[in-house]
Amino acid sequence: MSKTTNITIKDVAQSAGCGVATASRVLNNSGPASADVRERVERAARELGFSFSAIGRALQSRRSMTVGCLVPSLANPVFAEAVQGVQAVLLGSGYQMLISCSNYDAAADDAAIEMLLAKKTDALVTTMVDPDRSPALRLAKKRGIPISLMFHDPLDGFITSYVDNFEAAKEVARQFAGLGHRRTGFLALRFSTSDRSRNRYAGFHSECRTRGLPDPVLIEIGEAEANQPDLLAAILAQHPALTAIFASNDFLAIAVQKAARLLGWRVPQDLSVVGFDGIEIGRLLEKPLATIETSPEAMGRQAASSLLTMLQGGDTVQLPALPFAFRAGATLALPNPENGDDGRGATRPSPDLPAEPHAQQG
Amino acid sequence: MSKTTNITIKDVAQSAGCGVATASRVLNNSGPASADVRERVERAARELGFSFSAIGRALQSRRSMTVGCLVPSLANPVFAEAVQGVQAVLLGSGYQMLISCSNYDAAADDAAIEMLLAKKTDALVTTMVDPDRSPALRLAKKRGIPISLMFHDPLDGFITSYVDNFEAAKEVARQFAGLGHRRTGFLALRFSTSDRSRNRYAGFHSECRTRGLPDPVLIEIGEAEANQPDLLAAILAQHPALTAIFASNDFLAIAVQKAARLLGWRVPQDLSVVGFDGIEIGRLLEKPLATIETSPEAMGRQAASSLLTMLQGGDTVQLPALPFAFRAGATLALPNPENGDDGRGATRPSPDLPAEPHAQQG
DNA sequence: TTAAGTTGTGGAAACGTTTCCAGTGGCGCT
DNA sequence: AGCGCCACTGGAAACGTTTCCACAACTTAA
Repeated sequence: MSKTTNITIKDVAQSAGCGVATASRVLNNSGPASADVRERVERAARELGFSFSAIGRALQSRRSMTVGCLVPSLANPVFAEAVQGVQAVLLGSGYQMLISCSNYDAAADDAAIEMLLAKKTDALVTTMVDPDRSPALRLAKKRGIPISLMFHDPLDGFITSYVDNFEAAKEVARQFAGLGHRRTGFLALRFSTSDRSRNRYAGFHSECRTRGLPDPVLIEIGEAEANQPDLLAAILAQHPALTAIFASNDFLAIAVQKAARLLGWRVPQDLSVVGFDGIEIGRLLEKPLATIETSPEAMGRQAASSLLTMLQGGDTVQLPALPFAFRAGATLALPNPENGDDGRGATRPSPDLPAEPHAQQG
Repeated sequence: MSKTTNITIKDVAQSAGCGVATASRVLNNSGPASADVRERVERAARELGFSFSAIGRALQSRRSMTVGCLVPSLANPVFAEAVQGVQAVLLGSGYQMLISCSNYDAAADDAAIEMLLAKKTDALVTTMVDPDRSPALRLAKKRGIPISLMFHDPLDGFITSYVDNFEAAKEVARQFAGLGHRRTGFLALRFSTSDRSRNRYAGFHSECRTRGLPDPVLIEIGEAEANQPDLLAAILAQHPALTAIFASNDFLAIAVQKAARLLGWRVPQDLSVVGFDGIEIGRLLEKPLATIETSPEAMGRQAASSLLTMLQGGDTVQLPALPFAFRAGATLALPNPENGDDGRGATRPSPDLPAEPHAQQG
């Protein structure tokens, strides 16, 4: 019967008939050792099934080899993919990932960071409701812990991996305008707790202004409306004049189509819909979804890479925004002239849309 | 300037003018202390911004307050949701979650478990390629670490949270048979590394046999085919006689429809499609997806709950399988009599399907 | 008044590592 | 032979906690 209690390097040393210092040196290849003792230590370790305690190591070296990760939710594939990207980069580096979710709650955000700090994670990669206003995150920064944000626009003093939501939203406005849409709407879930949604709305709004179009209608909905098409349909019905809706994510864009169907509106003839994120499934739909294509996984990778270089002592600079691309689909078309009172007089643009990848400005 | 180095309980004790033992007792409320010294310690801790080092604690208490979690991939929403469930349960318990992904690789699985063991996680919740054959997992079990599996059918000596894939697949076969389908196929990705897929196929196959139907055709595809509809279409074209396909997950079911469209086959008239998992989006599609509805999040919750009771010393028993339900949709219909050479002679069943929730047998 | 508690306190050990340092012995020089 | 150098070795300190134990100073009961 092997002892149930964990075997430590002391046991190995004893079994090999040497001091712990020597055993440590052998097992880490961190110093000289005679072939004889080296052999004995290695055998002892093997026979006892020894493995280092990361805790003992962390205590002594003041490095836990752990990265803390905080995202709003893993139920959102966008964040899940980003975390997957982080994980992929970290995998070979020897770092492990401690993860936490805030469920879009700022207070939980702060508490989670505090937890991660207590665990002495060597670095932090997070997406928060409001990074600017988290005492714990500020503390982390003061302590000099490498921090890499995801999904957030550049923020004073933080490194971040992001897509330029403002620019991407402008592109959507351009697409709408190019087709002659005038009455547009912006549909968002959790608008208040998501700077991403807010930036998208801002960009969309700004470009509409620039083009002399009416301000887009901001339609905020809750979880209930997002999941129950009939509720969403009721809300949609309050805006019969709209000819195009920009949904702040693809899931919402699909829900809008369902709701429109319930109202007897045809997509895209009666209502054009464009999403955001570019989830894989959108491409496989009967009516492929027009959307802004992004890569959350690449975002996670970039964030993790930055973190690693910081951990290796190199100082990282803020990288430019990750690229996005407008993906053409079957949910976007000319506005129906019979629809509403605005579309009628609109100029008809050429029907072929540019759909090439769109690189960000540096 | 506050010192950049971490402040420890020793600093607090010194600043409060007492011993570390006293400081510890005060800060943990774990022993007597005079109101005077209590006040001084608390103030010192506050002013210095002290927070406990989880590492020091873990070393001394031999409990890391950390749970290790290993899943194949977070890019798969099913696993991401399960992890979210685990996280949700753990959140209030004081335990943190160390996460790792294997990318469906058995060797990586084992290595990851080893890592988690080195980090001295207090418990493990995992979904692996082959839990039965992982030395590291065996070691973990020998050490008496609480282990809770997810998505795996009951395994000797492991507690697991799961849906009865075999039974669920039988239900799909029943639905097909009830409508008169005879030539059926089972479409799977990563068949070899997923006991879930294999069990689903087994159940599907078994029920077809029971009903005297021809054996279903097993169609295994790779990543490439799953993501490129034209490739999948080419494969599908090799099986023109099939009137119904059971896809081992919803994503695949949607891809099949896309591929069928490319071939000019109509769903469900020419080809019925049923998926598995019950992802939310399936419900919102123009043609709502018929599927087996499950709740990965509930699975994660159950697994985490079991873990917690084990950690609290209670011994947990294997719980029954989680419920699933067949969700009717628009992708399932009678076989087209003009299609193939088998459907023609099939008996016509009553067209109204039972779609009520189906509880598992204990 | 003394014995027996009770309460408050801090020193020190232990947890599992790594690393500094001092010590040993062998070797090749002069 | 004497010297320094080198390879090798192990004791001990340190990392941040908690907890055992001993002790002091009271309070209470006889």
